[in-house]
Amino acid sequence: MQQDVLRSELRRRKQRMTAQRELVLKAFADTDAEHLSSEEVYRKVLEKRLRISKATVFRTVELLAEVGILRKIVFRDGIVRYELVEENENEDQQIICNQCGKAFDFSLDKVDALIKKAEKKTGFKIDEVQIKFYGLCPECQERLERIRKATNSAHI
Amino acid sequence: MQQDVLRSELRRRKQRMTAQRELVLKAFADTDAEHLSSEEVYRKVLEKRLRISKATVFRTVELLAEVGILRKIVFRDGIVRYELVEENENEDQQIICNQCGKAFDFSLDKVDALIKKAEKKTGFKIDEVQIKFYGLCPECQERLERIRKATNSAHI
DNA sequence: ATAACTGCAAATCATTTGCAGATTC
DNA sequence: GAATCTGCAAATGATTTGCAGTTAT
Repeated sequence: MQQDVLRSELRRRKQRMTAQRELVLKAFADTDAEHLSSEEVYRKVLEKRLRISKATVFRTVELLAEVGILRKIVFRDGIVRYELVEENENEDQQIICNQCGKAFDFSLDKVDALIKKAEKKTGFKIDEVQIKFYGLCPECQERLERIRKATNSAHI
Repeated sequence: MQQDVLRSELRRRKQRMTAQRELVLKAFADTDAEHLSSEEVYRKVLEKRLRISKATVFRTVELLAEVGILRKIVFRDGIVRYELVEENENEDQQIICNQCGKAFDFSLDKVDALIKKAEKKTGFKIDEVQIKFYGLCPECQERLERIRKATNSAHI
């Protein structure tokens, strides 16, 4: 699958397929985590008792992003992670809880309509949209409400 | 305006109003740039021949974000910038050219509808949305098209 | 064979921290 | 006057780079 895409892209660029590049790609294919930082990729490879250097991970992950196999995502706190680019592109949006920090993906139609509108309005040719919703997840809403009540009865 | 908000927030927190905190706030009030990094704030203050240290800028900008006067934005390339929080919140979206890197703001209605839908779908209480469109601006579309034509006639 | 790749260690860059002296309330 | 700030310089942490040796084509 992605292996082959990588191989042919590398050929086009006169670059080489190496064990390390396979390892990094495999780390993404094997994990069930949504995103991986370079550090996490590095550890995942080491766990399998296979050798790689951090510098190579950084270089490889960047290469895979250039080629379009990975997408680079800079999180709100500045941490850089990568994820496999999938088919269902514009349908996965992120929603992040400001309280507990948990992030969830969910899909939302309507995004295509939004893109069309933005293209018409600006003349851009849009090929990617990132939507991030920030707010309170249901659990934190509840928890905060509980705390609020307890505090009120204690202090008033 | 923001000065007063800051003053009273500081009082609540038993913190102090200082010359440096005013300077940083003023940097945001005075600039016409959309966002400023800490580095940029630092330089803006120095330009006015006023003294401040980088460490203080980092600390102050973080404080202003906590207080809600600034919003921290981590850009796609990992650069951290801040902007004044304004009223017209959810209406300014960003559109960024992948080619020349220019970024524009523009407003788009429909966003409220999108928020409602997302809230219903996830149970979150959403208080902020960031939408970033990535694509090609009109100029780059033209330029690339011109280049493509020139290259084709040369090589075929 | 040779151009591309890797690992290592040193370099860089943004941000953070510890602390002594300055400042605000 | 005491707690809070600031500036400085050193520390940190993530990423990048230079280079000599290794590997894929």
